[in-house]
Amino acid sequence: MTTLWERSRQVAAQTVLDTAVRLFAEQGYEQTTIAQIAREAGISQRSLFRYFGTKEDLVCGDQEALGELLKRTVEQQPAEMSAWDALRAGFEVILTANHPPERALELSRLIFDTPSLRSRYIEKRLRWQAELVPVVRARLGDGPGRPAPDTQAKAIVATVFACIDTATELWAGHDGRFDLADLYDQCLAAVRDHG
Amino acid sequence: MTTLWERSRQVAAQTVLDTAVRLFAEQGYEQTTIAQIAREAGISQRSLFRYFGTKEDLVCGDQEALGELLKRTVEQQPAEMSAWDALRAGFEVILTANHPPERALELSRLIFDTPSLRSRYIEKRLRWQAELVPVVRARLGDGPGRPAPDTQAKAIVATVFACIDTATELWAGHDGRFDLADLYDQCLAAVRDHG
DNA sequence: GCCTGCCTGGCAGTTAATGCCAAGTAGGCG
DNA sequence: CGCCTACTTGGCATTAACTGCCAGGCAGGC
Repeated sequence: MTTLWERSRQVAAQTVLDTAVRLFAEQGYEQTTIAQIAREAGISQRSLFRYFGTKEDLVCGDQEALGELLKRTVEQQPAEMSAWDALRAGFEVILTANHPPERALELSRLIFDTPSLRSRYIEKRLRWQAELVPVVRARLGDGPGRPAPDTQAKAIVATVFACIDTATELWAGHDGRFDLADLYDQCLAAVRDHG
Repeated sequence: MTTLWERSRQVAAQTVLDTAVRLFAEQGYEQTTIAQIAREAGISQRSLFRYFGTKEDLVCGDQEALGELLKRTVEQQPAEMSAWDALRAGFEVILTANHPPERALELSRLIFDTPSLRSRYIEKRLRWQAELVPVVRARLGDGPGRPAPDTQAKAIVATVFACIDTATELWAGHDGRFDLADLYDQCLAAVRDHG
């Protein structure tokens, strides 16, 4: 354990993060420059870029770790559980592992209101999707398999994320007044329940 | 008709576009600079940015117009048609109105192989989605309305686009050997058919 | 044939991001 | 305790995507 180094690195990163989120909320994402964040956080621009590879990572940087967690969670659901239910379980875990709701709401609003951020966020999510496809594929009955199993798996994963996205947007739009998991269930029901 | 101006503008834009797509295909998107495109197309960098606001617009710039067409098409489907079928009809029209298949394939490959392009592309489509929500909402039976109608409409639209996206990815990945509309139907079936 | 108006190109400047190098500091070792 | 090594930091220069500004040119109306 390279204790002091790791620790001060952690502290510095958190300071930068707090500064950045505060400034973004105050003046908007585009209007806030890296130079300003670095100045107010008491760090050089160069080091800031070493902590966070890009400006966008300041907002949606911790998504990588969540992706790993999501994949593992879905994998570990009981084998008899359907792909849909396994994915839902994964989603649920992500929810609890995320930021405290207060901050999650702030970040969500920022992301949904800032095109470049939203784009980057989507990009990260696409990587999750790609990783989940084989996991979901393994869970599909090889039975009738009318659509090629890969097509099926890709479509299911894409739809689940579309519903997560829609639910999150609604949640952020209503200032977190509704339950995110409930909204997700409503979205999925709207898609899958015929009639 | 501001004939000569409009016309030469059109020609110049097309030249730039062809040059850009060729270079992107040859060396990749990230490796191609605006300076190079401008040089080879015989235009100043400054003017290139006047034609296409951003580098990404060189690839997915003509999406705006298609969005309008999509919305109008969905609106004009017979009133008794379900939201799903109306959206499918819109998708079908888009397919025929798009680039010739050869170029569409090339562009699709470029987009799906370049993360930043793909996310930007999805972001543009999100604007279509927002415009389609009220249209789809009007088509939903006000009946039981268990999920709030807006939630329902958003979820349906998001899912349809997720399936379009998945189908396009598969189509581009298989070099256009399958029919895009067929792939779309398979994706939607994978999502909506229980079993 | 001139005048007006739009368009173009060049130039400078901003911002995000990357590479390089010198300087500082933690932690191990004699 | 003092040195050495490893790692980190910060400054400098550079690139690439944009943007604003201004001068000059060319189409189209009079």
